[in-house]
Amino acid sequence: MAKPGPRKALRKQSRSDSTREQIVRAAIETLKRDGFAGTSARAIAATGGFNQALVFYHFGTVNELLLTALDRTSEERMARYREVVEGAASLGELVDAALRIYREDLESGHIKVLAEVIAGSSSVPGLGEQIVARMEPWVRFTEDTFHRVLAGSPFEGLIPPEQLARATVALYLGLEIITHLDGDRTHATQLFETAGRLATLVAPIFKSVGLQERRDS
Amino acid sequence: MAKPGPRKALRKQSRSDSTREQIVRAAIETLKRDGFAGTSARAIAATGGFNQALVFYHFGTVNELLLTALDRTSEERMARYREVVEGAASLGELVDAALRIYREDLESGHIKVLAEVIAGSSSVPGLGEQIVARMEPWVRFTEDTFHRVLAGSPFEGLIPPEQLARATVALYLGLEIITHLDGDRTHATQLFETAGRLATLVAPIFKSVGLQERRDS
DNA sequence: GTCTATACTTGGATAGAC
DNA sequence: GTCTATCCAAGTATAGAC
Repeated sequence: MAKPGPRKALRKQSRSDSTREQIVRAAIETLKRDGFAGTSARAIAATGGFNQALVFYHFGTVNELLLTALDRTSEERMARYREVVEGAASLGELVDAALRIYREDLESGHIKVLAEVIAGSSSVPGLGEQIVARMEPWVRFTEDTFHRVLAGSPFEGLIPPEQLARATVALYLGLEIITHLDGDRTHATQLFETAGRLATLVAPIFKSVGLQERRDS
Repeated sequence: MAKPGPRKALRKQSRSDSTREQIVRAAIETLKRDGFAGTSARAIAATGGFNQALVFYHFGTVNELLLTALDRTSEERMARYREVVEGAASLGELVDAALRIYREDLESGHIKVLAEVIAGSSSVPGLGEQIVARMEPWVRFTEDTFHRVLAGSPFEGLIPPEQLARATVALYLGLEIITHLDGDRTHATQLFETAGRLATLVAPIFKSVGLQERRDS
């Protein structure tokens, strides 16, 4: 059962040019370009310009590598979400922030990576659960944001923030997947615009969102 | 370029036990059970108990068969959507109908088929567009429904039904995909329950939905 | 840690007998 | 229209030299 390769805990360097790093980056790039089905050990190696056998030496299996790749982009995007959303002071700005994130996610290819891993999840037992686990921080983050927005409004206590958050994440995922399917982002963009208009209309019902910045971790 | 196999237009029978039919059903079953990656011509043939070469004789390529399979389930589900939604007379009943459809879609495996084909779409050029095209009828159907619901309410002219419909379809797709990922439908079910409660609250703003049954096709 | 070479497996697709 | 047999390409994974 025990896989070969270096243990994560024992690694000395986490320099960005370590071989592991190169492999993870090549995996992400290949996922974006060729999709889950096209992301074989050989293809990843070709992308990164290293030997195919290294994938197995460092990660044991291709799937393990792909999960690591998903971790990587998820972390990076989460940091960005916090940054953008915490800068939003009003409901309208929040919708603007969401649009900005939507576009960035699309362009950075992050959602493509997510979608591809979701795509492949049915052929790999246990992968589905791990993907959901990685989406959970987004749910909690969105929930916190809605909690702030709803506080003091007539809707407080009427709409559970967690459910609103889960719906938002699902809507977001669905939108990105559909956009990514036909490559046409006009529908989604129009949606955000309408949401923006509605937000300014209902804004008086809500207090200003403010940036409740976290001072600690 | 010209593929072998019988031309669709020339087929005499569309009996449910024709070979084509058997193959399509076996493809759907295999997609549900093994996912896109596991749905090879050999696997489909094993599921249906026929010869692998028949897939290529009748459909030319595996992808062509999968598209046909998607067509099949899409048509079947669309018929069911009409049936259930047209029986809903109030906003609350509409939400109930949506919950019922959600559960049926999940259990029938239809969304699994859709999700799997979406999953594989990045490895097959042009597949994405064809999937989107097959979702378009759902958008129009949802749009019609919202049109009826919004008519006469204060929101008419404020919320474009088409955008609401696209958002709904995206939300629905996202919900099914996430549910399907972790196999836990409690979150989604709770969401529908909350939506139901909110619907009864806001119902007075809307007129009764009624069944505006179509008498023609 | 990295490379070459290779064993093994699965899958798409076709030829040709029936 | 269906079957057997087969070719060929691509992928995972490992052994072993360096």
